[in-house]
Amino acid sequence: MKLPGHVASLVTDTKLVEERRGQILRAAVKLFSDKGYYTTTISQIAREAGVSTGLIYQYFGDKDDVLLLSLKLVLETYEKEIPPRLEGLKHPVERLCMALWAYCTIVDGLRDATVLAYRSTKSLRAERRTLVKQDELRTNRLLQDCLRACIAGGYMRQVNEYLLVYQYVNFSHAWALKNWAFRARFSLGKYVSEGIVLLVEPFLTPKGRRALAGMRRRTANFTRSAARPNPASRRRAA
Amino acid sequence: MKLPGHVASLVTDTKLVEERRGQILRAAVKLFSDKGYYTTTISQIAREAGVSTGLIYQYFGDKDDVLLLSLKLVLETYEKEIPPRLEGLKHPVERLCMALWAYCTIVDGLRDATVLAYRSTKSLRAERRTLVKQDELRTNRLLQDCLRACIAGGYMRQVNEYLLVYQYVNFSHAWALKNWAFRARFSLGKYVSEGIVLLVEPFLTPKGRRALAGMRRRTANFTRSAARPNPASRRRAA
Amino acid sequence: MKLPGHVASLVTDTKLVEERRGQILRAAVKLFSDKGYYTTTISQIAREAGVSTGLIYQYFGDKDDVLLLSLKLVLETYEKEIPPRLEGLKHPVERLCMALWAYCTIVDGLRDATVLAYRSTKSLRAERRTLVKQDELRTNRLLQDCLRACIAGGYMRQVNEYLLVYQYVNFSHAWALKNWAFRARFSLGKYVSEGIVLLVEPFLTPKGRRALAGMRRRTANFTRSAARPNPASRRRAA
Amino acid sequence: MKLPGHVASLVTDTKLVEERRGQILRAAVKLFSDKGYYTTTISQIAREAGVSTGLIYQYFGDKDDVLLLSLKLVLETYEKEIPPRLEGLKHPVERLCMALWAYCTIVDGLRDATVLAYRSTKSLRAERRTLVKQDELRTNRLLQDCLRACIAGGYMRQVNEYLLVYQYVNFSHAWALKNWAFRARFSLGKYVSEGIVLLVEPFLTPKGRRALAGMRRRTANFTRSAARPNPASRRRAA
DNA sequence: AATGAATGAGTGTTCATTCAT
DNA sequence: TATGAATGAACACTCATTCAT
Repeated sequence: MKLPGHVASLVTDTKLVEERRGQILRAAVKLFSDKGYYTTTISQIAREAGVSTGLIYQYFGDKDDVLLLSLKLVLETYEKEIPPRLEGLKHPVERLCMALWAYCTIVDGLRDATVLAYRSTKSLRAERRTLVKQDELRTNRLLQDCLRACIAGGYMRQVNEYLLVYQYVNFSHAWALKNWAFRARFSLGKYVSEGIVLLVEPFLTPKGRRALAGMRRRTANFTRSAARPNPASRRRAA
Repeated sequence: MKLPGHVASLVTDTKLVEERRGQILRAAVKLFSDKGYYTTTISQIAREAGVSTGLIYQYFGDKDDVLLLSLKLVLETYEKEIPPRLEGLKHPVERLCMALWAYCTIVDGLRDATVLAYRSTKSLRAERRTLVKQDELRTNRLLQDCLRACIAGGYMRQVNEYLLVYQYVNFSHAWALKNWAFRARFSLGKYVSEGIVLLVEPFLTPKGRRALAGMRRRTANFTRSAARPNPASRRRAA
Repeated sequence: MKLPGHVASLVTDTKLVEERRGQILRAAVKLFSDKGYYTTTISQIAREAGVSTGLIYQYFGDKDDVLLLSLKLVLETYEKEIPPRLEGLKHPVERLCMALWAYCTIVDGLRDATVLAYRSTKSLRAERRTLVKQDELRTNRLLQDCLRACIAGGYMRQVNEYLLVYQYVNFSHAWALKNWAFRARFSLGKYVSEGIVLLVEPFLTPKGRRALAGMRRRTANFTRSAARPNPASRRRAA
Repeated sequence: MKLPGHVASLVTDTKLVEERRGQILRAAVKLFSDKGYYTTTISQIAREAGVSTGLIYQYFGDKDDVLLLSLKLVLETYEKEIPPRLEGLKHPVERLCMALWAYCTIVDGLRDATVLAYRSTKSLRAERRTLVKQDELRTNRLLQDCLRACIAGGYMRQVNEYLLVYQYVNFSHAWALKNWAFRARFSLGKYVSEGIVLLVEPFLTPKGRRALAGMRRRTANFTRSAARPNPASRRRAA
């Protein structure tokens, strides 16, 4: 019987299982992202992964399994890659901004895969959809913690945390989903810095604003690039 | 030959064409929304619409056509239903808030169809995807006009209009996309009023804030319900 | 849902359904008989029947359905063709012998299909196997009635009817199953007449034996042919 | 090249070959009997036998080989187990009855395997089918010898030996093939004793009948149980 | 204009068989 | 000898599309 979240493999050697699954999933994520779940065939995945079709069924129960694990791979990337990017950062405002920047960067690296997650979650059987949603919620929590620390530290006024976190998440995802529209107008750095202007700055207390200003002076990347392109905000920053 | 945006029909009687297409598209939107594009078959659509499979091919070139027009149907609903809801409203702040409320209401009525639009746009052939994106942009413009009027009237400070409009759009869509998460925490009214707190209020000038306060006093629905949960705004409203 | 014994068709026109199913089943019986169930492919059946593979699935749920109805077709042939062969015959002994002769004749005409029934019943899902067994029992009853009449009329002594009927059935089937061995030694007529010597004659009362003798004098076919080829029995008959 | 009847093994150590083949064939007979040839996979056989799939191909040429030898294993069981059961018995009538009883007993122990032999012989390639038939004929000869001895000794009148032997064989096989029907009505012992009433007794000479009666008096098993259920024969026996 | 029977290319999946270790 | 991972041909089944009526 298939247990949700646990996908059985017919192969016993653990090391090999890990390797082959990775190999196949990388191919699957790529193809699913490019062409969608239903228009990607198992034999295309096999070709892309450099294995035979039969082999895929030694490592995955069925095509649905491949999708499930592909989505989990993407969602776990979010979850795993944000924390290291926050390491060493102490100031809550800085951590929040960096978390947003990190999230967007990761999305940028997985643009197609992010779109895939939006498109294809519903293609899973209901029971497995839940698993994917849980992964998503865990990522949200990372941002939520940053936001809370800002409020608790008095850097940000009281807001509807829950909803604001979702704005951050959507903002990050939007870089992938609406990339066709944004690409022409923003660099990723500018996109994020403008996002901070809209979704972080307004809720900062004076103390919080000072922290953000300090940060902008020190960092050359996303916070600064935000200052330039838009003349209005450049003046404000001065 | 198939022209983008123009889907040929083999039937000439214009009235009938309109009627039959509507009949088929309603069925298609329902089924596509429920089960997705690829898992819905032409014969299911035919059954749902009460016609034969052959007939569908007299009004649509192929299955892709049915999807294209289904998506257009949904996106045009957004575009058509917002303006009447703004009719009679003069004040820019009021119009902006109402536009957001209207958009969310419409999304709420077309929840599954909105998810469909997210999932399935990529299933279209590239050329036709563009058509759908244009429809989306036209809807965005409605919101953008409201936002601009606020800024032009001095009710809102300078912001990155373009990006803020996208926040409004995403916010509205999120009601459908993340409904599984929001449903348990917000009524639609509360969702919108909290959205105004996060995405409109922070950018208002004092003059704009006065307008919003007045509006909240007068209207019983979404703006008011917003006032309660957050203690800060409750005090302001008093 | 699939009801046992009733196999749904997607096609509504009753006349056509009958015709197409017959066409496909004739091909299926032939191929299944020749090569067995598992080694016959749907596309071979389609080719043999002169239709496309897809069409088969408009008239049968799956390959198993085709087998079920193939077997029923064969078993129903037994059931339907024996009674007309008994029509007009009054004497119980005559009816019994004729029933055996009829059964063997029919088996001879469906030799491969009879083998099929033996081989493939177990390939059916358990639930459907029962249906096939019921068909078999109905045929047995035809023989049983003949046997009973013989006993009731005092033409045959008391015997274990139930088991003797099975000897008759097995004897008839054996003509198909062991045809590779019998073919070289017996004509069908001789096979049956010898069968009567072994499985009918010994249980007849003197009155019954007189009836059989009369019959042998009158009929040129199976009863007589029995008498000739074997010199020993010819003498006995004299 | 594959020689009929001789199945090559890649392994040379004769002792080991014997052992491994036995191990694999026991697993194969079990699974083939349960689920049939085509629905049993090599890897199931390997698992059941506790070996790897690769190993099977070191002792058998292909899956067909495994079937051939499985069938031979079953048929040889018949051939080998009957003679020891006749040992020490001198009287021809007794030997005949005992052979029938032995055959049925063996069939009873190999019920599923007997069904397998019926179902699957045709799954073999034609040349190999012949081999299996020869095995069958050798078993028949055992019964035929018993029958001949009865006739030669004047215990049985002239009959069509060849055909009567086939009745005996079919009767024995039927215990497996129609077990679903017989199980509810007969014990094995009763089945055999009734079989003797139908297929042996009628052909006995007075001298033969006396022998049978004596036997019935002496033996507690199958011959006696036959005497009871049918009142007519009970009286005769007295 | 409308039907729905017919088509057949295309897909997921299985499994006998091979072969490097 | 023995293993079991890897292969890929083959098959059941689906469904968009066509077309005779």
